[in-house]
Amino acid sequence: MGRPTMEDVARRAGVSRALVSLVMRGSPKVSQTRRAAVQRAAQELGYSPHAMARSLASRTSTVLGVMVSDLHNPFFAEVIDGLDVMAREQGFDVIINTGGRSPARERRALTSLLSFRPAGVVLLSPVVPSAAISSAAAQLPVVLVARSSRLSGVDTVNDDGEQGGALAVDHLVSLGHRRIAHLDGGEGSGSGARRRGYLTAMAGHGLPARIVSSEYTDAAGARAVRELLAAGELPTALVACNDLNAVGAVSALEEAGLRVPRDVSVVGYDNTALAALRHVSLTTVDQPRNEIGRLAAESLLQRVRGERAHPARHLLHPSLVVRSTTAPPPD
Amino acid sequence: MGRPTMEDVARRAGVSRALVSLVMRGSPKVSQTRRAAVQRAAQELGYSPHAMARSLASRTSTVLGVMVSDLHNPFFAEVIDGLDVMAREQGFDVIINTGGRSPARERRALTSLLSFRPAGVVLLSPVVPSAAISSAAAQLPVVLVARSSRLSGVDTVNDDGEQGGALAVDHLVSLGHRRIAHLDGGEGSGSGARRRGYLTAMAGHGLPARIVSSEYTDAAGARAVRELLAAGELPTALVACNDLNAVGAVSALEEAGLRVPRDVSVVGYDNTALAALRHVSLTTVDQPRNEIGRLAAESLLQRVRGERAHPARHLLHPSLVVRSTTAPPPD
DNA sequence: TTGTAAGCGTTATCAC
DNA sequence: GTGATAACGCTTACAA
Repeated sequence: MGRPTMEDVARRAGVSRALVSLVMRGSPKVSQTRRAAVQRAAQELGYSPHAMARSLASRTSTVLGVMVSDLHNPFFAEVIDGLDVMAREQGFDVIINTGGRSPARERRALTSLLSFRPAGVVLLSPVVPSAAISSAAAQLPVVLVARSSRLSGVDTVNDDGEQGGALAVDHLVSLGHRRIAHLDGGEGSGSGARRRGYLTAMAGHGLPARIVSSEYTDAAGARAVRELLAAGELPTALVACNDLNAVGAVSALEEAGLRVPRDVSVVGYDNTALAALRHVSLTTVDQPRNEIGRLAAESLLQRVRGERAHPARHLLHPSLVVRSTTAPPPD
Repeated sequence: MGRPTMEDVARRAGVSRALVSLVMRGSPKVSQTRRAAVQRAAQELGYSPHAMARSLASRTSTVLGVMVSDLHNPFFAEVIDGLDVMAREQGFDVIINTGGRSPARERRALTSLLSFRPAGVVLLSPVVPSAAISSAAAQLPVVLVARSSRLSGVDTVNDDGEQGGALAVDHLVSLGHRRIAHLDGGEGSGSGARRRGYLTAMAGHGLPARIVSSEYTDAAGARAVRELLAAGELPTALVACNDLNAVGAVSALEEAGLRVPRDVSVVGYDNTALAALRHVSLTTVDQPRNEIGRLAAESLLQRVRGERAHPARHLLHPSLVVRSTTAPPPD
């Protein structure tokens, strides 16, 4: 006993399958009586349309596929929020997949997503090789978030990391800091832009740059600070590659008996929920995550509807959120 | 220019559609030569099977649907990790959906998931009314995670909150604490069990219970501590309803000039990544999240395969993770 | 306004 | 092994 089908509804309402189809899609050219009869029959049977059969028959899809490289990163949750709302507003369903940060699993996830023949897909910070992306783009509209690309078939939505890095530096300089180091994100996605922003801004202020190699984790942030301490080169301010790194840096500083922000100021990046905790209260650079999601959905839908053929390259403006980890330098 | 179909592959490989179908499904009764030819043709065309057509024709589904009430909660990310791995091992694809913590959106998300006619669904901490769940359960196997239910058609997987609450109390008592308060999670899912565990354990030790009503947020934890302070009733230890609440409590204590754990000990619940941060280093109760996910997938697959008809009720054992926020009471 | 019939891309059942 | 042919549940001309 499978779920009820359109045929069942038609029989019960005493009409043809085609008419039920019209009613289900809210067509205006159905008489009130028939419409009511069909709706009642559907109700009684607990019928709801079979999305796959529908898409197969209509050769169209109202599904947007989303592949997230890492479900653990709350950054993506907010991007998806924006994306989901926008997609639903436009009548599209969203299905999500995850690649678990591994290229191999991500590849499988992408294949799996494509097997549903969605109208388009958005890839959140994918780590698959570029070739996999371009082969997907040959089949359907693709939007890349938090990863740049020069592929002509692909739209991209990114935060302007250069501007964000500069924002952090400018803030510290305006507080009076002159010795400002950058805890670098290394291979991490987007870290290059943040570093460039830091370098450019430092140069612009005529200040000497100091880059400490690090990573996107709190342990790495703490390690970087200890290195600085050991070398006796502690600056008065730190621009961390992200919030996690910044929090690690703060705790290493405090363990060394220094006070933040009295002795050293620290700026994070991302404005995650972590930064907002009263216990942390981190000054940080905020990315418009919701907006990123909305823009990704919008871009994708434009492509899906064939409203645009040339690639769109969105670069969003970050903003600074000042909390309690920055202050003028000592003396 | 539609995506390539099985027909295209067949033509290019010079074989029939049926043969391509066999190859795609890895049937053993295909000659090596033909198999290779088909695979090459598929490769060249960038062909991958159409999941919906397949499922429609075979009257079966290899898709597991997952509805997450809140994508922002990292707890679910780990549950999904376990679930995803297990499902893929068994040859099932996983598609995820989110309800954004709102019953209305969640309802739509559930309907949307069901429209794909998945083999089964797992609902992660759903907030939809019980009726919606039972009507879904009438159509396909349903597993509930982090929400209990007496519905006969659904399996449940939960952490034993009573045991967890007791674990926290026992730990504090063994350190010598006698005045231990509970910061209650109120309406939050699972908070009832945690509270009962606290109450039972306190009674077991012959200690007076003290419950402070609170919520699953850091602001609520801080507020609860301030109330305790204002009433002049600060105990020597706090059992918080979750990690976020605990962190809020810690910061309020520190703002009041008290030291954790020297003056007051605090225990969280969930062992989120937040608790593990060196800057936080919270003693907390850990739930086996991965295991929860695996079990959910396993339960669902048993139902899908018709291996079991009666409902399964899994209750997993939490464990205590001791970090730096607990110590013997002063004096 | 309603019904008929021909697909959509795949699997499944048989003969060959 | 291989190849027709009939489903699967639905949409969509086209007819009525």
